[in-house]
Amino acid sequence: MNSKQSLTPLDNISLTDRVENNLRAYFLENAFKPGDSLPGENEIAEKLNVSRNVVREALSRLRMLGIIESRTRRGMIMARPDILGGLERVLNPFILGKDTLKDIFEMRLILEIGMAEFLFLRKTDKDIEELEVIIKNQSSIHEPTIEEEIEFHTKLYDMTGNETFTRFQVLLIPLFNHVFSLYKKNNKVHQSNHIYHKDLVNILKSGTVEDFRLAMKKHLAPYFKITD
Amino acid sequence: MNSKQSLTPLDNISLTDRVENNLRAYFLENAFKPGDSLPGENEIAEKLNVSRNVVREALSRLRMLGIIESRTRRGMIMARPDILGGLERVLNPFILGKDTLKDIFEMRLILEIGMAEFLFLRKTDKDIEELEVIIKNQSSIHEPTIEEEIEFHTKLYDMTGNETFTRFQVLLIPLFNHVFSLYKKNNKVHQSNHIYHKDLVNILKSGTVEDFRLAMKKHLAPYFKITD
DNA sequence: ATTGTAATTTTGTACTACAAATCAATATTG
DNA sequence: CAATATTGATTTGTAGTACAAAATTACAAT
Repeated sequence: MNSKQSLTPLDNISLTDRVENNLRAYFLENAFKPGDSLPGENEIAEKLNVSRNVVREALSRLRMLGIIESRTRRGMIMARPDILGGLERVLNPFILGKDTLKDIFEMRLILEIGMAEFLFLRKTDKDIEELEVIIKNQSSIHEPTIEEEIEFHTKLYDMTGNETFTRFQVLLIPLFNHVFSLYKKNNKVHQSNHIYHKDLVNILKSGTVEDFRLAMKKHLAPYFKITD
Repeated sequence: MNSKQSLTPLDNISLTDRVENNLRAYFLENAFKPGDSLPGENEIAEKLNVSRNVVREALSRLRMLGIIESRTRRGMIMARPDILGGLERVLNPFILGKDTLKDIFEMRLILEIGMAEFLFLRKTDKDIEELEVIIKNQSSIHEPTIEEEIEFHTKLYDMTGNETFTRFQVLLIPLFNHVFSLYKKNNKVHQSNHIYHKDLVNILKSGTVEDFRLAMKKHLAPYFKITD
């Protein structure tokens, strides 16, 4: 037997925590769908034998996540949550761990490589034209600014037609840049034989999915280099 | 001018919402880090000129996300949130929209293709051995069960050494299976020229990143077919 | 110097009260 | 009769009080 195990901190779980878990399980088990009406605060408090206060603190959490909505006198109804709402609220680089930030940094690279499939599946001539407008507006003299990088890459995500995917990436951008700027402070970023945005567009026009992934990998080489 | 715009619902934003936003902005602006101690509930209520009740409902949300922790008499301190905690709580297939579920389904495919880079970068002989044990335990007679699929693919995610990435995928699995099982009800899933887990392992042993991505794409072909 | 004890502070929970919103039912008016 | 106005009741949102539990601090005792 492991004596360290037996000294694990006792779960200091509050009534509010338990009510929250209880309610989420209740919603799932009963297969409640958006629009379904829910019992009132008083009824819940009575049924669970806790104060209305505790119930409201739990409901407040679910309201924040968009799982429920409530209006005066109308009672509460199930709602359709934004799947990324909870994520958005914790994206504060000062409180996330270094490991998590590194993980997020890598995830963005994985997404950029993996998206090629859907990019080629769904790209349209109009998309290509828009990409060309974007790179035309970006001076070829200097390195693209962060804003120009974001504009180009976000357009690529857009082209996959996957809104959640696009929004996910947009949320990760600030953390990604945070990690990269920390790195740049201490390291010289060197890129030879670089692939530029215009090269990526050319491959989108006349290359293959595999060509694109290889090119994207080269384009992202400075970032991949960090992950060692 | 667009008259529909002017009929947008008035923001029915509660005091609790405003206090929550206020606090998160406060934390970010002051670059609070995990462990930093925070003002007490009474002080916040007084400063913001709202009842302690409202403050507690807002704090309850932040506690759920793991942004803060509080213990009796000890006051509140900043904490290190689980970046996926908020996501986890809304992963209820009954309340997420069809579009979102489809997006999630596609995102998993993107991750599987995109992960190859880090898989090859970090795989070890021990990992390969473990993969071979997994496929050896899986009968080659029948199609892999969902559990067997999960076991194999989760091991692949593990091998990238990216814990957030692995956890993210584990969270998506139930939704992914939900979407796929809905599809299977109405459609015959046919797979010829299929790539099996053992083929993927062989490529991991002696192939290239590009070989692996192409193989994985074939392995996932039945799923890609859905996304049309 | 360590242990025990009491005072105090802060969060957790409960309860009451009331304003605002709105639903339901009834009354009023054209 | 139909449409509108009024009234009453109900439910959420906010405020405030009260007290238990926990833990910090200070002090007392051995």
